[in-house]
Amino acid sequence: MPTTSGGSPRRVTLRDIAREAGVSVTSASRALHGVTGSARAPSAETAARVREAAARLGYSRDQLAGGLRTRRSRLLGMLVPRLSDYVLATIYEGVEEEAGRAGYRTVVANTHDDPDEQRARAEVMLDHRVEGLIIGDASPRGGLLADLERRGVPFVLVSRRGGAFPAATGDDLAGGRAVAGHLLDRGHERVAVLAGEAYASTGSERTAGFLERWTAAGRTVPPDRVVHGPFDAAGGRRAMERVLETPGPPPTAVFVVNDFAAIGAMGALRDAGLQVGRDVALVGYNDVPLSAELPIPLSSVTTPNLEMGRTAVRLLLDILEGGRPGSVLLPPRLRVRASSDLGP
Amino acid sequence: MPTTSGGSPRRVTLRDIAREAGVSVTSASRALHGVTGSARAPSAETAARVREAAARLGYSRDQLAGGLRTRRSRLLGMLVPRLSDYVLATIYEGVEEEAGRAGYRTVVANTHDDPDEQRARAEVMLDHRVEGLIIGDASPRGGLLADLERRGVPFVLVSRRGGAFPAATGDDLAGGRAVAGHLLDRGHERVAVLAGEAYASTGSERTAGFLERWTAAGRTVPPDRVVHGPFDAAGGRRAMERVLETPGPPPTAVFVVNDFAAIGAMGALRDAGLQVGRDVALVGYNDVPLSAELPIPLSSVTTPNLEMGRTAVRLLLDILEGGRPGSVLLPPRLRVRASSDLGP
DNA sequence: CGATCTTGTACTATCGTTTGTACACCGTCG
DNA sequence: CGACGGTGTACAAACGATAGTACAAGATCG
Repeated sequence: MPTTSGGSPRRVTLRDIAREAGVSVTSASRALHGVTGSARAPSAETAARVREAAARLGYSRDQLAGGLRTRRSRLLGMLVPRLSDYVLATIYEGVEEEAGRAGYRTVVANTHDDPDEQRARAEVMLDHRVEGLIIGDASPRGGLLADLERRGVPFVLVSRRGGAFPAATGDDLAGGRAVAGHLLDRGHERVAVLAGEAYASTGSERTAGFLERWTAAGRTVPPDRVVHGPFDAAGGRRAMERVLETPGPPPTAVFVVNDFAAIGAMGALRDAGLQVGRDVALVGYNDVPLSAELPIPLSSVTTPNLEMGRTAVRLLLDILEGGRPGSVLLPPRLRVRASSDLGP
Repeated sequence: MPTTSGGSPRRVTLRDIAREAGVSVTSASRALHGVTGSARAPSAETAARVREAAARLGYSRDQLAGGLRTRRSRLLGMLVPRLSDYVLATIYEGVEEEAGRAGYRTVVANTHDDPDEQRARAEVMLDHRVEGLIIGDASPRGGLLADLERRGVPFVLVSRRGGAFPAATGDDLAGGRAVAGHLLDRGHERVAVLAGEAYASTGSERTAGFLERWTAAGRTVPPDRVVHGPFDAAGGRRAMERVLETPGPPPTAVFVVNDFAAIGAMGALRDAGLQVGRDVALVGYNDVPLSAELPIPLSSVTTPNLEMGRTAVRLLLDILEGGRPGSVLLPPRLRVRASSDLGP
């Protein structure tokens, strides 16, 4: 549009364009949006005149003022542990995209997995009258979810699940099982699991799925070889170091529930004189784009992050329309690369 | 607060708490916020009664309605190429943090470096009456910035700079020079630069700084060894492959203007039988947490991302208060690690 | 040709909050 | 003891948009 008025600070309002077009504010409003069922629609001629005036003056609807009257903010809020986490950022991209398609805007906030921050951020979003929340940092701690439910706030979970709340997640149990199957295939017996933060269902379910399949095959994992820690490179390195300090020969295979942590683990293994892909098999999770491009490409489990975000929005919109959707589990897919394509 | 009313969909309004406290809506408003200069303030007793009622009913101010009257949305908008880029996500964390400290909320949108998306996203934000914009995807294409300036929209740039607009960026020229200095120190002569996207000032200034220092030392870089491409692992791999296809012996040192691209380049070098840190020196940029934890720790230039975001907000707030701040260049810092701690 | 219907327009109230101003009440002082 | 200043409160009008409804003009029918 080649429009735009002068550089005045005041925005063009519906009243301005009504005056310009020589009609009432009502008609202007109905000409531009309106047509709400029983409402009298303006004539085609009037509508055209209004639209022309709107274009000439560079009108744009004040979302806030309209929302006040209609009681619809068309805003969705999302809570994430931190946006600098690639996986959550990608999920948010899916959220933004799908919400936009449905005419909604989104806001997002970092909570750093801190229950107080979660609560505070959610409260701020509700003060802004978001119509629903997408929770990407669900955790058993804090009790926020139960509170939201009691207050009747529409929300869905994404990435992590918890309780019986509707959630859009990857099938982390299945992913864990697939990794176990792959390592059993290659004949490994001594394995370690870097299990992530205990409060996140992602890590714990990937671990549970792995252990389930592993023990079903008659093998065991010593408790000191299932280590928890942060989902980042430094956390993975430390967890790996702790495993290497345990008594007995080192594992021949390691499952890390997060790719960044897996990369940190690579460093620790190298420092211990073990070469990934030759002395030890390594499998990560999430298949971030980086993993395939590493000098030693990392085996990983692809999670459909964008689709997870889109699905979460669809679930939430369903709830907003009065539905009671169930959870959605999206299938993961193991990609075997050089880091684990070997036997013990 | 142990408050919260029932699970009714309607929120508690100022009118409710006024009725509850037995005062007018005016007094309720003034008791809770008010004290605006000449305004008559309610008595301490009334104020206490109102506050008590508000707490009991679980009142929270409707930001939108209030903003409508006061003409202040207390909202800042930020445009980024994509939030799944670690660097921009971290900058946004700084933005969110500093804005929150000043009582502002933020919204963010992905533009994928597409001029049409940039414009559309900015327009949506302005419809939501953001008070100012933080542009993290500035580029000479599209002319959005000039338009915004003409329309009197307050904005600042971050991460990338452009034109004479106020910006909070790292000193990319200095960073590039530092890398060149380091590689000159180690005695390298055959060097390549993976320069990132041509439209981003970050990459082009890092490259320019590097070449400036390099040529000042009497050395040259053949044009076909300065290669542009995306700032991610796959882009870095492809760019590196193109360099390796050029005639002549391979470079003994490579400067990549982005860490993720540098990791992709590592893969390409390995495939070509060159070991980083032994056969070839590699230096990245941004010093993402991963870089120090890689099996071969990557030399990189630390950029103060959080601080960049915070600074951008401070500049914008300054503008909103009528100031005309200049740009801020934050100092980078080279961290030499195993990937480049060697001579040719 | 008058009554009814259709169609298009404008008036008015409203969303929840803030703010200018009118007003009532108190004590104080001349 | 009446006028006056100060103080606290409530009324009413906004902010910009929308929805219900009243009303006027033209079209249609018996």
